[in-house]
Amino acid sequence: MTTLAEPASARPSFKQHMLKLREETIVQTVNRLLAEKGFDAMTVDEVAAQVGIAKASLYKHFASKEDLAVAAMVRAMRQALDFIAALPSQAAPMDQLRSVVRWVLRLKLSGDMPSLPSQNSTLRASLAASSEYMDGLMALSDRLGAWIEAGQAAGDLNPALPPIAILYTVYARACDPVLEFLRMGDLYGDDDIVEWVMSTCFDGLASRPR
Amino acid sequence: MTTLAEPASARPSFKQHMLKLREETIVQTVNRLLAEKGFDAMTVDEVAAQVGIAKASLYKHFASKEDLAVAAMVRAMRQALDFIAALPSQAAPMDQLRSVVRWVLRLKLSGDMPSLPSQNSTLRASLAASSEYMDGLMALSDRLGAWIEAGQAAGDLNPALPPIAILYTVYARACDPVLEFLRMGDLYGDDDIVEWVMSTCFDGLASRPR
DNA sequence: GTCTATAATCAGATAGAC
DNA sequence: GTCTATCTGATTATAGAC
Repeated sequence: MTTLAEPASARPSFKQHMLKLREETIVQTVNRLLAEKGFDAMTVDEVAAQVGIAKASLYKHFASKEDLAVAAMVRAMRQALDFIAALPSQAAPMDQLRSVVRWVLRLKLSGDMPSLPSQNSTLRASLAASSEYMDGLMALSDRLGAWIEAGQAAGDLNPALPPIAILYTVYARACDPVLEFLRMGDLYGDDDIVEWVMSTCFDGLASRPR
Repeated sequence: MTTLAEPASARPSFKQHMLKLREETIVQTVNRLLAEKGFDAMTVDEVAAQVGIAKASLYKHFASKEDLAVAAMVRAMRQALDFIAALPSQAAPMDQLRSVVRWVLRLKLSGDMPSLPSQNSTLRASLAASSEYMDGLMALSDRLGAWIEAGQAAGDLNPALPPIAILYTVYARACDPVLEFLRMGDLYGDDDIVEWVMSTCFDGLASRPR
């Protein structure tokens, strides 16, 4: 909060700017480590080393390892909402959904999709306690949910599936191990992998009559 | 190995039988804990407590925590091979595949599908070092791979997908988070959940023309 | 083989000087 | 805020008696 005691000075805001920059560096590092090794395998020592500061300094910015992960998830959530906001609004709901899934797959292949263990309870609690994350999740689900229902009404999405099942299936692409599996051995390019997973996601494994 | 020194005695084999029984109890416990919380969150203390023996006794049976997990995975692999061997061999390849996926989904819902972190390197090394596990994995992949190619040849499976992509997609059902997601809130029954995931897996999210 | 007790290690978090 | 050094607790693994 700006006070009357320092109205014309640029120093405080500059300091805060540097602070934000450093915290952004930290969160980016955490994001990459979460994508690479996951929450449990990521150590705070590692984060500090890669950021290039002492562990104690890290704890001046974030109170716990869980808070680090939450910050990374909040950042990823914000990016997802930004991506969705930038989509052409006149496109068909089905195409919006396909764009979102394709974006998630590419993000994961680029090593920038933080993955959380679905079982860690302390981390789930921290995430649930983050109103920014939860609000983002709600906003995202609302938006995707609307597209899903519109897609079903338009006859593009299987109307026999509950919308929530479709929503979760879309979310699950963010931690789909098929991407990593297909990347083992360097046999296929990322473009092929993305299209195959897109195909299995929307068209399934079974043949489609033409 | 039986020796001539104890030909008519039933004692050694009885002892060995009790040993096997205890080890089976241990592996079952590990299997359940792996399904519930995963490898990292499972502690050896916990295993020992649930089996009802001291931790040191546990280490007389298995040399490390990794060995415990490998034993559970070998057991699960054996069950998968048993299930496949029991399938009616005259059924269509596509139906065989569907049966296998359905079996995996039900196993996971019943809390008996051990889940491993795909990132833990020491565990992956232990698994790769287990010839019984690797042989089982090869046998399973061969069997599923043959069905996949036959299914594609018969026009039941999408021929545009590489068989390996289909194989991995099937394997990924063993750790599909959609199952747990849909179970939250107790809104849906297991039967519905299984059919929805079966539908998304084989038919995809998009509508099918009738 | 089973137990109690303990070693050894690692990782999250903090104290206190600067 | 940043650092070095340390604390604390949890966890894997083992020693040694019975």
